[in-house]
Amino acid sequence: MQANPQHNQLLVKHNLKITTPRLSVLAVLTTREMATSQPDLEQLLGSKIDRVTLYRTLSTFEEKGILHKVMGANGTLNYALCSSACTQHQHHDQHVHFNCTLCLNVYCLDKLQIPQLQIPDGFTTKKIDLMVSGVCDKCNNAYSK
Amino acid sequence: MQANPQHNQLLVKHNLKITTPRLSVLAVLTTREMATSQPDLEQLLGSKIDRVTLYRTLSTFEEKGILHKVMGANGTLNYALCSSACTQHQHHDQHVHFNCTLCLNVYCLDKLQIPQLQIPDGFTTKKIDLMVSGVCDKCNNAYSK
DNA sequence: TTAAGTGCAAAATCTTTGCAAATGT
DNA sequence: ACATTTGCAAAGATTTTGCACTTAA
Repeated sequence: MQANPQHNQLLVKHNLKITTPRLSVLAVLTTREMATSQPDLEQLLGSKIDRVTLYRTLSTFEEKGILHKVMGANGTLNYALCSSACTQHQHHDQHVHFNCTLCLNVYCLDKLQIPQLQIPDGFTTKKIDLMVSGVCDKCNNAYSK
Repeated sequence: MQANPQHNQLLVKHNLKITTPRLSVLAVLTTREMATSQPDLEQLLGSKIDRVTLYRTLSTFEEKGILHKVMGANGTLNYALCSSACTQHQHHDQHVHFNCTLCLNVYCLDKLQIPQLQIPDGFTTKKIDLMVSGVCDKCNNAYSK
């Protein structure tokens, strides 16, 4: 596994050992700029990593705040690296995603700011996730041609 | 099963036959004012309904737009009846939920309006789901006492 | 009457657990 | 060297499928 200083650093920061499977997962996730489902990850990683190790890696990464889960429209779980802002202090508290109902891809739209909401009295807000579903630009283009 | 005209009407409107299992599911879901997980539903329904029938009922209801899925923080799927607005034309296109990280309940905050969002060019929006996580009023009270 | 819906059994999937071997520090 | 992490096998859960029986219209 070729060294990627960023990834090594990321693992060290979270008191995780630098291992091949973990680096592979990070490598795949950074390549794709969207959230990836567990089955897709499994396929992308090929036989580089055991299925069980993948499960464990994903749950470790989630605990540590290295990645976050997103629920796709079809009910599949998708995983995405938290944005750089995320990994800094504790955890970025806002996530905006777009789920294309045609290609099923889940895009991270972390640039988008979630507007202020009027939460009912007595409720304390810690985290906000916003999922927009529809058709992504690629699929829109493909069909309008 | 005691007749609830509303429920019967709901089923008829969607070309579904009025059956005991379906009415039981509707009865339970209307009682609880929050989203309910499949395992919880199973427990609440007791032996009134086969597990397989529950799966099938839920997926039928979801297809027809009678209820919608919500993803809880812990990764469990929760089901909630769509608000009345929902069942009318086709499908209400905005859902706001609150997931308490202590009691794990998922509240439907369908009164809340989601502010306008600036979706990137080329993307078409069909549906917006917003999930707020934090601590609900009951749990807040319980701890502040 | 007859198409839709149910319930059981069994298959297929998905996820977790236990433990010995391998690996990173 | 020692604690962590991996990979395999197997257990446990969850979800789906097939099919005969039942039920609503």
